[in-house]
Amino acid sequence: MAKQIKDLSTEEKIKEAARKVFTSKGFAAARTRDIAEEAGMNLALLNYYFRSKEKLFEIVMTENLLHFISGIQTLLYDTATSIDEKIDRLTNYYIDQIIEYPDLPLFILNALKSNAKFLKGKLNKNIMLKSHFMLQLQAELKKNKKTIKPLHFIINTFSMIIFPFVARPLLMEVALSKDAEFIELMNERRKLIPVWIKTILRS
Amino acid sequence: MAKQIKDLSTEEKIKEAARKVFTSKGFAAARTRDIAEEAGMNLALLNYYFRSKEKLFEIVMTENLLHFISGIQTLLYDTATSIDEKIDRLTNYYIDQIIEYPDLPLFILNALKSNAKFLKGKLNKNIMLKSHFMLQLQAELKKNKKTIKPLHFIINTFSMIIFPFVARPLLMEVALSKDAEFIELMNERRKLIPVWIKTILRS
DNA sequence: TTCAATTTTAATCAAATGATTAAAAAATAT
DNA sequence: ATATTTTTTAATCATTTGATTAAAATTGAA
Repeated sequence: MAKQIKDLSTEEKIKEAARKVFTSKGFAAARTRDIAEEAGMNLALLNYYFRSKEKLFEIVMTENLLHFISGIQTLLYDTATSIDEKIDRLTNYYIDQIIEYPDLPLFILNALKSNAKFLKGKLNKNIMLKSHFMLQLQAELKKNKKTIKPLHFIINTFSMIIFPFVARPLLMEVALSKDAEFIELMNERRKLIPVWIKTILRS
Repeated sequence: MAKQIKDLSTEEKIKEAARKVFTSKGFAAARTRDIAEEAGMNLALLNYYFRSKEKLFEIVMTENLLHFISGIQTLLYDTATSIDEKIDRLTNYYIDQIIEYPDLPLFILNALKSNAKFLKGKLNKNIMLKSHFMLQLQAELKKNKKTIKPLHFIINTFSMIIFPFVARPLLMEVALSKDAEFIELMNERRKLIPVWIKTILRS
């Protein structure tokens, strides 16, 4: 049926436009008219397909978050890769992802801060704690006679990967002058972060 | 003159209310009525003392940012402290600061992302690069025959300190269950982060 | 084709919101 | 004390913005 195809297409156009506008401006600053214009659609269609700005946001937000999380899941639950390989892959995968979707990290952090309600149950509390990576971390720490909680190293990895991107405007203001410098720095970190993480894990 | 005293007091009340509301909700979601109510003042006073919501935001934002930066400046430019001592102090100072003003980091990151215009000239490009800490870092790296840019280690330090706080809602969702656990984790990091930084600097 | 259902549009609504105004109140100076 | 200036208030404005509606256009079925 052409109907279904068109449905999906129109809905999807609005959703994509919403994703773009919400992600770059945040919920409050995004106007439904911005989204309609971005999608090249009549404003009323937004309320026809999605009930309200809130509903649309929840859908986009949930999809963004699940996309972000599923990347982690795939990498951290792979029983075929070593701990070192996981660290390498995680670093490169997330640097790639953030370069492709630079507004996503700050958007997710903001949305989670102000909108934790509708996400209840969407995220699995054990996604980190029950992962294969966590088991490998625990084994590694035990081998090195360290009593530090493995979660710290997961936090460190994500911190070193993500933070420089969300702090990019500050970095540009206080330490860098050209965009190319920033990108160069982040590409250096692809190799450096894994080395650092492995070092603090074992030294 | 009583006039000056009262001026400052009223202005300051509005500014404090604005700081609170802007910092917790962000610029777009903050309504001038929220700020007036928070300050216990008539809405019109906001436009009487400050010309507009934007102007008020710029003032609050600038003050927040300078407060944040001046903390760094004091610590990083102290020629009397060793590099290790600087790392210790920086870590503890910023963990203290963020526990006291938990909304500030995300607020600053957001504001810098969307509003870089009015800040031009307010931040010194060389605040990081010309600091005593940077000299000490360079010396330390040279001593250890490392060719990594010292800026990486500054980024790592701030990443490991600040990121877990801005990612707190995500952490609570995927790995922790009680606020106390989070605080415990962050307090463990007071000692851990300096050890990690010193390790990757020298190993 | 013809009819019914679905989708799209233009116009409009109602509430929210930043801002202004004119008058009242308070403070200060003479 | 009186007059002048400054500060505060209540009421109101104008615009923005999320949402609705009724009609038009399009699509699919009979």
